[in-house]
Amino acid sequence: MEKITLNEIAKELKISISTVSKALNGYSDVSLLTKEKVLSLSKKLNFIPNRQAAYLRTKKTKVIGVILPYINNFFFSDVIKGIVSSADQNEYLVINVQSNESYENEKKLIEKLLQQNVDGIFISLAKDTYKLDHLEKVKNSNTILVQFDKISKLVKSSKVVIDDFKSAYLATDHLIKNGCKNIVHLRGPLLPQISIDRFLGYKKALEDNKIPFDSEKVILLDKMNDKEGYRLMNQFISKKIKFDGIFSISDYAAIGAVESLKSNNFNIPEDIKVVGFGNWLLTEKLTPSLTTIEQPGVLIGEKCFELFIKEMNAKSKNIEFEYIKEVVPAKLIKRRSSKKKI
Amino acid sequence: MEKITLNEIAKELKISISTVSKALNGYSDVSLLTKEKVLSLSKKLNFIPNRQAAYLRTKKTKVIGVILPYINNFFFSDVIKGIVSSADQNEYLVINVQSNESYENEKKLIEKLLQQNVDGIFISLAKDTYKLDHLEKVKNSNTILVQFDKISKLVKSSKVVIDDFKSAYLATDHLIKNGCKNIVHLRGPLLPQISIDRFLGYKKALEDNKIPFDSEKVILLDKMNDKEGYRLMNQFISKKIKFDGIFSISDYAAIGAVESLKSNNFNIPEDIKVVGFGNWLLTEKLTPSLTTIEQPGVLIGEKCFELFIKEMNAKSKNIEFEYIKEVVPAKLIKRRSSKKKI
DNA sequence: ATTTGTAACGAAAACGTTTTCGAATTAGGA
DNA sequence: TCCTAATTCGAAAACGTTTTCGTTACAAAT
Repeated sequence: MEKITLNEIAKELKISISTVSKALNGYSDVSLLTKEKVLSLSKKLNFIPNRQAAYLRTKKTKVIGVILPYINNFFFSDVIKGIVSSADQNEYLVINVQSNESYENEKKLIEKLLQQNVDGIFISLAKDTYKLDHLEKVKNSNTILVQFDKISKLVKSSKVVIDDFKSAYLATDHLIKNGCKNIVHLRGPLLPQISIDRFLGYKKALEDNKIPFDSEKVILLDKMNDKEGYRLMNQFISKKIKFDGIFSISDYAAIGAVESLKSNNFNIPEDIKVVGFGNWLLTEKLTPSLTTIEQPGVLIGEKCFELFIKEMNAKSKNIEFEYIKEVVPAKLIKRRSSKKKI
Repeated sequence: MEKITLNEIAKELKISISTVSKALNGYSDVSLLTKEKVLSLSKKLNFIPNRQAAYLRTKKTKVIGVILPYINNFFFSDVIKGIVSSADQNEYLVINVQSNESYENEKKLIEKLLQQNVDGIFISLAKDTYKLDHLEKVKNSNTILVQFDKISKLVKSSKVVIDDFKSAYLATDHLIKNGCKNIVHLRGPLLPQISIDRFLGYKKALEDNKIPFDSEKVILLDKMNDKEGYRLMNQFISKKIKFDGIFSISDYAAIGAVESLKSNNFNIPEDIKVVGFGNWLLTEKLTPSLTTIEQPGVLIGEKCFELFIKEMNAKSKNIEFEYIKEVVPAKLIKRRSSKKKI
């Protein structure tokens, strides 16, 4: 059961390896006759070209690597789908790895991906990533870097994000327009630009509507899940601070907050209106259905690949490439959890 | 910005490439002194070993490929997480691809993965896969094959599944014990063993409880989503057939069915009790919370990798390997949607 | 003094491609 | 018939490793 190589085909047809290779790769300096012979024999022998060997000459693996905090998160798995679909159409394969929100892991994984000579690395940074030497290493190794979602402004590369500031603004403004005057913000970790921008959007909406900002109404989430939302909301309620709306940086945390509200006998949306972030699957099936911000993961993944291919083409043609920052539009999904009284 | 290779290190230290390679790979026939020199210099020069070149000699890529119908499905993204986590711990990387439930895609993707010389391929078959030549090809190419979830009995390989028959039996029996006498079954496509087994489990539970089987109460789903569940349930209700319970092969379809029931003024669980399958995220947050069968995706992924590594070790030691079929235990998650009257 | 053993290293082949460049053959044109 | 041009092919180098096997040098043992 030995593997078939160009050599076997060449021997059988009594021609050279070079000619076989050319025939298979559509070179013009091989006659139609021999081309057909090669093609039919390689099919018959079930020849499988060896990508690693090809790499050694071409320096292209046709593989990209994707690093994200959690691989089975609703949003990220959508992003992966987008990347994998686009990659597939362009004859690329993709290696997925997860950082578990750790800078150290990120560093190790980048090392591994570089050893694999991937043609590009797509990354959404871990929440605690503060050093960026590992990203510089990617660029130094001449590998194309694309940042998405949790990006760093300090590293030059193509980027794909949603308009976090505007999204948060829309969400908060929507709550105000629907009658809220005291809006709690469940915010994300301090480092990521993403949670900063959302916080600033929230703040600006308050300001534009002449509602005073109150730092006591900003709750810092470390983990973005239901338990954390539930716990911190319970804690907040016990402080007896008056409030009538919640804008959460995450759907999952919002759901936890809603559970807390319910168990404290608040009615939603009558007493408290809630807006989440992400438009996760089944949030529209909840009672009440959850108003939220759409985060189009699949689209984001596709855009990442698009920018990668653009840079790749520029690189192969040796022309200058201007980094692109793609901002996908923010969209508010209005549902029952924030409905105005009628 | 040339890439550092063994050659550069060797030249700088005035030793041979062989010695450098040995030093980096922990061979014993290199003195402690030179080993240290090599290690420190390779760190200083930021040497990145080239996996493709290494492959050419070792015939190991330390990469595995995973093929599944949809990459962003809740269950599958959990499986991926399990695989990627285990792989990471064992210094492997994983390439994820999706078949979109198509045999033709599966075939193409296997081809691509074989070209990449992955050390193993894990697959959950597409619902319309009827030919199995592509799986045989994997085995012929001496690549380790692991099947999970939607497997084929006809292809010999290690396998990881949950006990579908028992799960369905448990679900159906639970409905009966809670008072249901006329149970509708939303079943999956005809081909996959998985939907056959669940159907048989349903049937057996009826039989053991002396409830006559009625083929009119079996509804065939083509797509397993809410819209399909909603549509087919509406259709069924219009037939005016008496029923008091539903066992769905999928949570998502069950949710659609529940919506249909609600809009037809049925109360759940009072009039109709419902059990889903999968324990998807947020199914416990629905109203009513959904009784379902746990499908431990992460665990399944981990088991897949475990079996792969076992076979890999056996192979490298040239010892016979007995294929293993791992059946992870079925578990019923009781929630409100199937609650007995009290 | 001779043999034996051991530690440390290097030469070189091999893995399977791609691609350049020159050679050979053929056809065409004068 | 001869020259030129086009067509088709092959030799060979190169990519960056791993690993076998041989060589050298020196210590230890007899």
